[in-house]
Amino acid sequence: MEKQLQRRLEKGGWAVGDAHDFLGLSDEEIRLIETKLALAAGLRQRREKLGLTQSVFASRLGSSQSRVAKMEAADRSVSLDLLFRALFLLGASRQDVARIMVHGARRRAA
Amino acid sequence: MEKQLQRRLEKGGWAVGDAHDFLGLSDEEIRLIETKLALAAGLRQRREKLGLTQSVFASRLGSSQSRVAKMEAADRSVSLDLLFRALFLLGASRQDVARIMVHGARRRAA
DNA sequence: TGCGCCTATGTCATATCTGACATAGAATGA
DNA sequence: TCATTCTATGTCAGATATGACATAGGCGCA
Repeated sequence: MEKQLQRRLEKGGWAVGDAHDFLGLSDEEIRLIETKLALAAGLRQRREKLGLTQSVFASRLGSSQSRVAKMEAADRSVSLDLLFRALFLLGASRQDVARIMVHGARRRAA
Repeated sequence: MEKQLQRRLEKGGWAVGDAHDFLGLSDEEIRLIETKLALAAGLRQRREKLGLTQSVFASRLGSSQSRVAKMEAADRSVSLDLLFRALFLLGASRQDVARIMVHGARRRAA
């Protein structure tokens, strides 16, 4: 898990140069990052299941394709607020989002 | 539920003048606001259970008493990121936060 | 009454996020 | 090969959130 997490973190632009820095993150920081990664994966899964392109979804969200890409990459420039709004816009309930933030994209919609 | 929600929204400074405006909110907006209200209530409950004052907790969070007050009031100026970080700092797990965001402060910690 | 202690609310400079744009990469089909 | 479609990444001006501060309100206690 940690290896994969670290790779995804680096890809997302997080300041996680090596294992030392990685381990330097506090528990809260790690929990927050894991939460965002789970939501990002859930967002992508939901969008794809609905057959929407990033561009189409972006216009519905009142945003841009590039930002949707960053959302799904859990880029450090995207907030939880934006991820939540995006998921809600795709029809997710609070329960759905709660499940996603715990289990990521593994679990299917209820 | 809606009456109480509206009162709390107005208190929090949300632009919810009357029932018409209230009903004018989109589903996504309502879900986001409800989520924040639930997290705010859960945060207060957790902090009080730990016997911390807003000031003490604020310093641990690297923030200020006034911002903690706004968090617990679900003020429109507080982000989900801040609420999540605060809950994580109080020892909540992702599962805990997921429960809180769905059930508010009703349910006790696991 | 006055005095601590805790919480609420308003303001503001600064930090961070956001949408938009440009551009590049990847994949598909002709 | 070229064109088309979709996605990824970098940048930036403008929007929003943030910590800090001041100050007010509430509540218990002497």
